Amino acid sequence: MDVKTLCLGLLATSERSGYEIKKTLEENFRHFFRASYGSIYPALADLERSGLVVCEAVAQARRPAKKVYRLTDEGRDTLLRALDEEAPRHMVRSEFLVLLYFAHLLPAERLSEVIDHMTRDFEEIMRSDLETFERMQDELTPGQRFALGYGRTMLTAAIGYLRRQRAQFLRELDGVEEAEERLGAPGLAAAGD
Amino acid sequence: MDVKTLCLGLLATSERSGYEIKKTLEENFRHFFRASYGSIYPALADLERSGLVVCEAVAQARRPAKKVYRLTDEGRDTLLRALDEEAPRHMVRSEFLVLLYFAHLLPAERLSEVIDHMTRDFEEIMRSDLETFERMQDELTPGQRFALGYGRTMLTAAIGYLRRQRAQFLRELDGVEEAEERLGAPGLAAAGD
DNA sequence: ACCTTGGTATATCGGACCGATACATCGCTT
DNA sequence: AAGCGATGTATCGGTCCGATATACCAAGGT
Repeated sequence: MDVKTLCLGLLATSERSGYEIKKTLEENFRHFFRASYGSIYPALADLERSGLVVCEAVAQARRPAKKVYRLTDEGRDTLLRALDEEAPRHMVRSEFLVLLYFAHLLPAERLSEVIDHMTRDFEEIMRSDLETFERMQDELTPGQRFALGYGRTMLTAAIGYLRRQRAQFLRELDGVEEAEERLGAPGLAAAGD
Repeated sequence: MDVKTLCLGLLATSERSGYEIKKTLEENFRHFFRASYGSIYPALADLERSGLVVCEAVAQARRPAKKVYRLTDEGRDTLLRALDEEAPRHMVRSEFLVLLYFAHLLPAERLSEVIDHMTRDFEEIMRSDLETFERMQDELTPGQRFALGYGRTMLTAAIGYLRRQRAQFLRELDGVEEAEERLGAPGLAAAGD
């Protein structure tokens, strides 16, 4: 699923500008999808060129004009076909976990900082998420509730794991360090993967 | 964190070829990081060019020769600096959840198929994961246990959510459809986001 | 009066990365 | 002998990110 399909999907509900698409993404897609302006604007331009959306410039009082995009019939067909044919994938890319995987290369202080930072980030997302959810609860479709609920569940599980395992992990690290000292081991080396 | 840093990190434990790096990634980094040959081989070439790794061609009996890369002192310094300075991020990109967010555009049949497929995928990853974990348990560093444990926790939570919410979600979908029929609503339109 | 900050808005560019593809060697099965 | 699957290296087109540039306006500080 590329950014083009994503834009078509959002435009299926109501016409929007590129800026508004980004806003929706930030509010509702936070924990499962992201797209930058660097892909959204070119995507919209492409879609217009191929006739899947039409664009209208809209002047506004007290702020810059915007370009509002609307789905055409052909655009709707293309969207439905794409959503129907595609095998949707689910990917995680966590530099955080890579760093923890490489824990044997780093001082314990740095590691506990990283874990704490991650925990705080997750908690912050959780807060803003619950807020969004409560504000819009009634207008959400079942699918939107499902997707948002999935995010909340993952966030809860992640925060719980970090809280539970933090102390245990740091104790284990100490254990390894002491063992290495007793053996005169090199500190940064060793350990199979 | 780019693929170069990732390669340095893996080479810090033992020398490896590009192919072996990919193998390790597939076995141990499955649920939190991926990198393709299209980024690994150029990364290794770059690292060699800048003197962070050295390369040795190794002939093998009964299989093609490989190019084994080893970390230099400068490479190790660069790695430690990168891991120490970087603010690690955690990102999810789920076409699966986007598709469910767009559920109002799709037939219930397609949606239940997608949910089932996702559930099976997760269960399969879980299985191969537990296997890997049991096989290597003793050789794992605390950091590796932490990262792998995080993955298991997320997988468990995801599978649980999908199992619990599937039926409820499909019931809600039916409810919406019936309501729309009563109102003569257009089926594919409406619903704020 | 001036300046910074911050929200709204569009757009581009370099570079990182993916996915597909190509190619080569070997063992095993059909 | 043909084909498949594992081992192995490598490139290329295309997508996407992150940084950056530009512009308009309101609000608040100095």
